[in-house]
Amino acid sequence: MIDVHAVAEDRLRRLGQRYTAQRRALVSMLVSAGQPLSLPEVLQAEAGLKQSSVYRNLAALEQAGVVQRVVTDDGYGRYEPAEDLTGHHHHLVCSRCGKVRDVDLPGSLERTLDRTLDAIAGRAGFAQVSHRLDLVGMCALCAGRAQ
Amino acid sequence: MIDVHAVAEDRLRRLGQRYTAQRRALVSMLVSAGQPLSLPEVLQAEAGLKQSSVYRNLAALEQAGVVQRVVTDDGYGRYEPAEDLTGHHHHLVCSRCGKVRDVDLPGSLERTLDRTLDAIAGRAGFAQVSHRLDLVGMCALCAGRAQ
DNA sequence: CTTCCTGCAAAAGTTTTGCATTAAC
DNA sequence: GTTAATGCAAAACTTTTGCAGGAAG
Repeated sequence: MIDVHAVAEDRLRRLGQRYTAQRRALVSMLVSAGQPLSLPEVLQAEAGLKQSSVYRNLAALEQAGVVQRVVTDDGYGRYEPAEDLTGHHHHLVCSRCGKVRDVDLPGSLERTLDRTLDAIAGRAGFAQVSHRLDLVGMCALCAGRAQ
Repeated sequence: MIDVHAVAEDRLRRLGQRYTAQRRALVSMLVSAGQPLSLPEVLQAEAGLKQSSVYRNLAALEQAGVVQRVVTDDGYGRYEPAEDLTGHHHHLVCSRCGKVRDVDLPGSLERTLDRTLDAIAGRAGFAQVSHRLDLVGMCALCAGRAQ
């Protein structure tokens, strides 16, 4: 188990930035959430956080490679820990309410994907390729509320 | 080869809407683009288009199932023809300039994906699941301009 | 002639920024 | 003490909406 906070602090310091209490709190929140959080969710989760500071801190953490921004179609950007901190995974997105949930794929499928996608990207002249695979559907709750 | 305009007109009419010249132009543009276009790209591609009308028409076309909105992380939403009009495909996204390009996967991989993802989604209580797989990397142009 | 579409301007919603103050090193 | 982070308010940017005039059926 790696020490997320130690890594975060180190990566920020390399950029001349500080690992303040608020940044630590954000990292803790995102790690324990187990799913990407939108700004309103972050603000609601911890009272006293100020909108502009959260945006600035998430941007700083993203630049340092501690968190990454993921984009859904519910208007808000969402943030989650960087992949090398919590491992490669995918998202199950509800097309109705926008809720996102982390899921894993079988290792064999991941390997097949990686091999195939690398080849395709290479043919198109793309470098440093990663993939982003989301399952989009309707969650049980929204399916209940009819169409 | 299906007649995209006939399908578009039919789907709009079912909702009591009209297939106007502007909507036809938008559909033509998106079909021939071969990649999802952002609003600035649409406006630039054809002079005389008005921003609010384009947003409204794309929303109408989306509701009718003629086009779909895809989301990248360059700030703008992008639109492309609905999957049943141009076929299932994926996107190669440049993480630097935001450019998007359509790509296909081998049929065997698509089938494996579908089977596996259906099972995963079912376990999580999700219904009507489709997948969205993007390759994210750096395009040749951006790679040229150094890091 | 009724219903929908268009265009302008204004509003809404998310994210960014300027600036003065406070905290970290 | 110097540099960076914070909070407030204001701005920027994408998208949506109200309303009056015009086009389609």
